[in-house]
Amino acid sequence: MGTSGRVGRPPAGNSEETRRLILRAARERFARDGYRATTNKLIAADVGITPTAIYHYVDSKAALYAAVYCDTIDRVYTEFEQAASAESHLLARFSAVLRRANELQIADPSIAGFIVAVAQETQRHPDLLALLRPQRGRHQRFFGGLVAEAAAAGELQPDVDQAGLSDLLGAVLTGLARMANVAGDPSRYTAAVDALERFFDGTLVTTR
Amino acid sequence: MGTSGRVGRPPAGNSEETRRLILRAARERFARDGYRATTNKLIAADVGITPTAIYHYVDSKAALYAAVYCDTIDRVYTEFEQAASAESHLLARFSAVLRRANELQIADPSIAGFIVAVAQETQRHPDLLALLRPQRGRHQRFFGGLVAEAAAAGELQPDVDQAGLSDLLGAVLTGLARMANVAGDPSRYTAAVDALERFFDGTLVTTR
Amino acid sequence: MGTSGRVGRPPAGNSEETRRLILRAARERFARDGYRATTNKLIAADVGITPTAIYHYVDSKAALYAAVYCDTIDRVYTEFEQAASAESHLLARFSAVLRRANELQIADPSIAGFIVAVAQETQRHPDLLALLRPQRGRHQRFFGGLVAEAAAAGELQPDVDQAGLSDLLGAVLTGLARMANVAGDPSRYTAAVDALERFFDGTLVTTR
Amino acid sequence: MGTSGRVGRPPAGNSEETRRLILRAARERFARDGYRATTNKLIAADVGITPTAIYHYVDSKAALYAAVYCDTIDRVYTEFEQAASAESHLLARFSAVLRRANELQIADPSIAGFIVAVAQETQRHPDLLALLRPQRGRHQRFFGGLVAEAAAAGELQPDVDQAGLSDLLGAVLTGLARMANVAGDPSRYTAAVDALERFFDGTLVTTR
DNA sequence: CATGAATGAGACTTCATTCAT
DNA sequence: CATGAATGAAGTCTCATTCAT
Repeated sequence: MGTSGRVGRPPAGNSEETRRLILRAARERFARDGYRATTNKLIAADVGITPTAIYHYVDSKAALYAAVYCDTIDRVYTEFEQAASAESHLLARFSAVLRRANELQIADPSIAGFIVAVAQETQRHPDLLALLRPQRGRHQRFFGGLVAEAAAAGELQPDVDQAGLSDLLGAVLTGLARMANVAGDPSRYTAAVDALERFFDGTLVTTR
Repeated sequence: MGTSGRVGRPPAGNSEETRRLILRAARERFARDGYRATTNKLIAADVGITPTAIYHYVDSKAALYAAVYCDTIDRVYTEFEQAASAESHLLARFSAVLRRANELQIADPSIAGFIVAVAQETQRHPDLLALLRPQRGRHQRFFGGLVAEAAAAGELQPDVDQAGLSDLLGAVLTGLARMANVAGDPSRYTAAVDALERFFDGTLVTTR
Repeated sequence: MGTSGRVGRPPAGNSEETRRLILRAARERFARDGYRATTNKLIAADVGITPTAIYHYVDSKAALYAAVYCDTIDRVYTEFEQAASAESHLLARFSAVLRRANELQIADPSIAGFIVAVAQETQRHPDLLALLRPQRGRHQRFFGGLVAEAAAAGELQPDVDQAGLSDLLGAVLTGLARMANVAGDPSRYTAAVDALERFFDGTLVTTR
Repeated sequence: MGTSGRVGRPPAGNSEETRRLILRAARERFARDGYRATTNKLIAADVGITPTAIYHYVDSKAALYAAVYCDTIDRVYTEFEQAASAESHLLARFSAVLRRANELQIADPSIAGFIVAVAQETQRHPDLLALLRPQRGRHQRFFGGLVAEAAAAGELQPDVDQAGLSDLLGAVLTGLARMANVAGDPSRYTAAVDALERFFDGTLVTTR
């Protein structure tokens, strides 16, 4: 396929960009179709190259997944950390993270779609796990840190199970991201976050 | 009748039970490995039959998925409706549903795993959608109903976006189920739900 | 590609024969073209089936090679042992083995071609080694036994290096088989064996 | 001149040496792994260049094989002729050739490995044949010559089949070389040749 | 002289599915 | 009701080779 129909090196030295294009296309496919259903052929078609060309940039499909993973996870949690650091209380921080997640999702829906799926994919294809080590655990580290800081600051009742709370926050974020992703409509995410914040404010339910 | 009753000739073969075994094995595989990675061969091996034998019970792999879907979704939302009907306020009902979901998950983890994945699978394999019609939308109907009833009962501030709230509740449930499923440890689900209820109670955070 | 152009089970239950046909075709290809250059497609074409059908009989190409190996090696050395047992002195036994090898080669040239190549193939594709264990070492055992018996019978000078002699006999057989195989003309094998026997007789060279 | 002499500008690049390195690496790979399994990438890695660079020295993989062939065959048979010319009787000449072959094998095992495999490789990849013409037949010419000279000198009984004897000598040499190559242990070659010479001497077997 | 990007052909293998038994 | 033989489509990956730089 290619662009000119002939073999050989293409006129322009677009190597670095091709790599970026491959990673992007791969993330979109992995997010939408899952690891298994994503084929090299589809990714290559998205980029406008031959399936074999992918092997100049990564060693295997699994390595491609890993490359996308490292790229993405780093970017997302860096953004989350930034968003959280702008606030000082747990709920406000969590709200800020939810909003930042929404912005990311609007900017590139495949980011959330990819991350939400990572846990399942690694469960289904354990051979991926080995390649993901570097960034593994960052999710838990982030929410665990958020809760631990709140506890240290005396924001939480002393008998609160911090692990449970950390899991809860993570689950709410993931659940919302998943919902928006499946719905394909970011405005539903926004509306759900609004409802959540009204709950935080106490302006959601009339009686308790 | 025929299975529990005593009148008449009992079925020669174990046809009906084989069907149940196939559906169960399929749900477990679909939940754990996903639609694509689940093969007829694996399901058949779990049941102790040949892959071809599956075609006596369903027309295709997609139809098998649909059969599992209808079975499962009906069971789950029937349970949810039952759990909700035992309470009278929104948050209490939601709590009851969360707890019932946990019981289901403990009883058979593949139920939650399967349901959590449905939305993604249908996105990834649109040909499944047609077969899922009958029960489609039951999720939204359930949570929409919950919120609508609360609104009708005056439990909610009048300007609350009901759709957003409904999405939020669904997302929290799904996020928690997903987390527990991935973790493979139901106790983390329980702990997270505990944290959520303390939040409802107002005994989670010290300041608001 | 099949015989009728349609999928499904063929009319006749020729399973066992198909298996034999596959093994035979595989041996011929492995002997003529080598392990690497032999493709499932070629073997299947020889048999008149689809490449995929091969996987009903063996698990992989390597397993197919192993199956051919066990089949063939057993047959050959059984014949050799039989031929040797009909004589009582080392050189006569060796001659008998050479003649029997020639008969085998005429009956089915792929037998010799395959065996001659085994050592190189296993060197080149070490993953084959594991599958070949059962019959491995039969070559050395056979020639070692021949020499040991001659020594025990006092046929050899006491200071003869038995291992060296055993290697020599094996090498001569293999060298001859290889030559005939490459030449594709069994009569050259016969002529060379004739020369060798004249040498044994002392009627080859005039002076020594 | 240019490489050993001191006059004139030394070649800027190391072109000629790179060529030699490529041929050497190729011979080793061809000998060990066979034509098919030897890849340009492996050869290039051995030399420390890129696969593409090989195409500056040869036109194709097949041409590379041919180049190695001509190089090697010429060297070997030149040595053999030299060794043979130092003796005057057939068996002594053959012994000398066997010993010289052993020396070559010790000096560079890939030489024997390559040559032993040539016949099979050309059978398997007939497209190589065309490229090998120049030196083709040198093997037969050499052993044919050896036998013809012995016959002319009256060393052989007049009714001996010269072609058969020539094939026999070639087969013994090849069989031994192959054995040593597969065993990876030149001492076994030596021991086998010792046994052969004791046979020539009449000091191997006690009775005939 | 050498590299890096890219290609097309083809290899092995898996899978859902079908048909005769 | 169930099996076993077989198929065609498709997927991942390797390789020799080419062209522009």
